[in-house]
Amino acid sequence: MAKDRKIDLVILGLLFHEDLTGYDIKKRIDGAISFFWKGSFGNIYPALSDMEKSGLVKKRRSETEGRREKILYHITDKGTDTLKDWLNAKQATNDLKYETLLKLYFGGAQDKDTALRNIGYFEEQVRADLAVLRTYKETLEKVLDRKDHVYYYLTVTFGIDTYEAYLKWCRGAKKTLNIMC
Amino acid sequence: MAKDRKIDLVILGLLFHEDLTGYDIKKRIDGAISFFWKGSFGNIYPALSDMEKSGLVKKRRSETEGRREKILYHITDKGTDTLKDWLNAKQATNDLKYETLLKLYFGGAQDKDTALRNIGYFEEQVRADLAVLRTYKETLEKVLDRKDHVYYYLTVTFGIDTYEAYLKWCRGAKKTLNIMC
DNA sequence: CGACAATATATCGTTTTGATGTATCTGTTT
DNA sequence: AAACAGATACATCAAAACGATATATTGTCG
Repeated sequence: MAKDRKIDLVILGLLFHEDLTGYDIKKRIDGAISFFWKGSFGNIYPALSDMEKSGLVKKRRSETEGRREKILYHITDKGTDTLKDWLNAKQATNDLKYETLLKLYFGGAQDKDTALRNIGYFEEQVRADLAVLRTYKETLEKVLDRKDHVYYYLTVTFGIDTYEAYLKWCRGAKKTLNIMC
Repeated sequence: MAKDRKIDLVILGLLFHEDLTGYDIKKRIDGAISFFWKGSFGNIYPALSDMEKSGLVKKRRSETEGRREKILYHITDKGTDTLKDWLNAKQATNDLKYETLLKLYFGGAQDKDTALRNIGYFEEQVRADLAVLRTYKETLEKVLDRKDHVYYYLTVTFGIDTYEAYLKWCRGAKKTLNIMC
């Protein structure tokens, strides 16, 4: 136990490419990654200091004379091994928490219009997210010659494909509700 | 704060239809709901006793002479109001945690075959879940005359539609990886 | 130069997760 | 009727995640 902390792998994955501060890590997670994983200061900073103690990362003070010192983190060989072991492992948990579907499931406690409204809110959100994902896709398409970018690209197309499926479902669900309820 | 506990709403939603024990609630959540929300004894039992204190649910001892007493929970008027207020509120958090996509995103730290293998594992899992969802759908289609079942049905079709999109994406992603990496 | 946003680190209370512990009840087999 | 497996039922705990907040510095723009 105490080895199940998923945020560790997110951090190691990011540090594999470049040295980062805790704040940088949060920003990276808030970008394209946030569509399939989230992080907060409340778990990033504790994870960094734990991983430093167990030798997965090392601190590197930035040498910016005059200005305040930042704590840059750097991945160690041990950290790289941990990252690769995780990538090689079969185990992968895909956990979903759709409050929208929860509300729909219990929709019988209210009227049809409430359910329709909630589907509408969801649709709104999906459309907005989809627009962001599409700009990510366009940007990435221009730089697919770099291997890493292919991996990023695939996670973006995953988002686009599923979000498009959501929108299609929304149309059908509204129709079904209007006919059946 | 201390009002953001989502498990409360899941429990209230279930109790709206019938009185249940904590154990029953866990079983219900492990069924069709588990595709979009999860629960554990570790949050169900504390939630039940907190909600009893704040008057959202009431204990009802089962009168089964001889046998062990079960603690059945019953929703109160206050609990029903809380449930309806939540259904009427716009706010709905849809949180995804795809370890599969996380591994894919950081795939550059390993070779193409590892990424392909991980997509394969995901595909396997999705196929299995899809089969379960399809039997749910068939069962529900026979009883769509009851209003509640329409709501259950829609959450199931959501699952089927998105899982089918996943499978389509898997095929495309494997092709892209083989061409580009 | 004063106001305000962004950077940067850190902590705190609440909630969730996942595993485990304990005991009882039920159905089946011999 | 005894033995046993497996389901039922309630409960707790450590670890992890979440979300908000505190604090201070640096950058920028009118």
